[in-house]
Amino acid sequence: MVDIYATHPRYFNAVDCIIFGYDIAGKELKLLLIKRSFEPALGQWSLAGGFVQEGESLDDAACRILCTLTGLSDLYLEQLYTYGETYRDPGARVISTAYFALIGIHELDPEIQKNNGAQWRSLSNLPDLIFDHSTMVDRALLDLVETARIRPVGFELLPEKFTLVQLQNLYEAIYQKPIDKRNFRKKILSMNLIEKQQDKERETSKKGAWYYRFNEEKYTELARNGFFFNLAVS
Amino acid sequence: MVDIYATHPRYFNAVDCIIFGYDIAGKELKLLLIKRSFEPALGQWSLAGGFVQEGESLDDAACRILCTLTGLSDLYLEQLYTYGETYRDPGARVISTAYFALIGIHELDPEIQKNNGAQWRSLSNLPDLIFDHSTMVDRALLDLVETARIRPVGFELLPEKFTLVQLQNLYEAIYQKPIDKRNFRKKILSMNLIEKQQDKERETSKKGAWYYRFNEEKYTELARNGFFFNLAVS
DNA sequence: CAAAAAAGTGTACTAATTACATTTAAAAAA
DNA sequence: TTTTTTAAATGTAATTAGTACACTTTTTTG
Repeated sequence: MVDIYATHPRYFNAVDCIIFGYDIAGKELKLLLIKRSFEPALGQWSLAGGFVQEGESLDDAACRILCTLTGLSDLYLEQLYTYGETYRDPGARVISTAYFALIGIHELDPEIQKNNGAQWRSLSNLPDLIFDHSTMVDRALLDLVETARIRPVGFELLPEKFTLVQLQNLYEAIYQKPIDKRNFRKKILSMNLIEKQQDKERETSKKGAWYYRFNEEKYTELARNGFFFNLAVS
Repeated sequence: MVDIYATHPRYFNAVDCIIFGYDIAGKELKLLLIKRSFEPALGQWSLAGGFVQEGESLDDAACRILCTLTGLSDLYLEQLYTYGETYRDPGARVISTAYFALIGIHELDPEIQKNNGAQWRSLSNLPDLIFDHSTMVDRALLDLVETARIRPVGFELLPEKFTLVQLQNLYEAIYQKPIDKRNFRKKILSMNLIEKQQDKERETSKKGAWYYRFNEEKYTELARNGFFFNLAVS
């Protein structure tokens, strides 16, 4: 019997993470980028990435890279797309699978960031990235807009307790357009997915704004019964 | 300088195609499957797949496999997901990228099918598939439902000229639920994407049904101006 | 010429979306 | 203590989109 495998070439496989965060004060989306400390492309900016190791699945690799960089686990992480152009990495043929992560900036230890050469960069002012990483970011952005509309992933970018104003600002940052305040509130509240807390956020306003909390169990329950999250707004 | 690549393992990379077709007469979706003529899993059913060759991108590989099998080019083909579990293929570590293809069954030469051990199989009655291919099919099906709703890909599964009844049957097959005839027609016609032809289809009815044709240029034009295809129906 | 079979058609009702301006609460300043 | 300032909170009317629903037309066949 012939070994059908042996006759075929093998390639390096990598994983790259597009890590989104949201700056509540600045009301803008951010990307966690790495200043490379190794060749090729030393000193240039790139996504957080790495090679898939022996005995490690693609998902495992993405998790490992994300955890190593952030020190966090249980983050929102989802496979996005696999980039397999032959010369996308000039150093060797590397097939890279991009993953899409959402994390709350506030959760991230600034120490760990520094140690890894990681930095939050505004989406509106990104540096050039190595290889095809800018393409990856473009695709991730399109995906973020779509996903945020049809699934309640926005909450991954906010602290557990957030105000309606903060939530609206986040969606305005994602959609890149203003949203009518009353319509937004009417819609999100009518879904019964977020619950008003007893306390208020008092940093940004004298009056203070009520905190809300996303009830994930409720969402799971509703989704099981045919509910579709949809936050398409004017 | 150290070669950072050399220290990492390499893997086989493959491509698998989930090829959907639509049987107009039987009003059901079909999958093009292969009866394997080689080890491992000789004699079992699988998706059309193959290894990514030297100097060939992932997209190229998917195209090649699809073209070889069908003798057709310019088909609807889109990357779906990459499967990277360590032991998904018992013979070796193979990372496989699944692609999603739509073709009109009528376009396919039955000769070529036979030569490749390919067969159209009803979605409602699929055989067991090797490895994780059933998982791939499940994901592709979910994707098909979603994509068909928000993009005009249904037409890829029909001949150039089709009747409104055929189009509705197709959507009923995709959504797996009945659609109101008048509402469906009102909606699809109001988009101004399909154009009534001068002739009728006369096989299935005494009265005959008007042929329509999808105008792709018109869709591109409208989409550029902010139009969103959406065929969500009761 | 009557029956059968499938294609084609319109309207009234309900739900969802949109546009839009004032009041409330609390702190800070006068 | 009163006034000013700042941001949060709130409701309604008009429009648009979605849904439910049944009969007529055309043509072939018996």
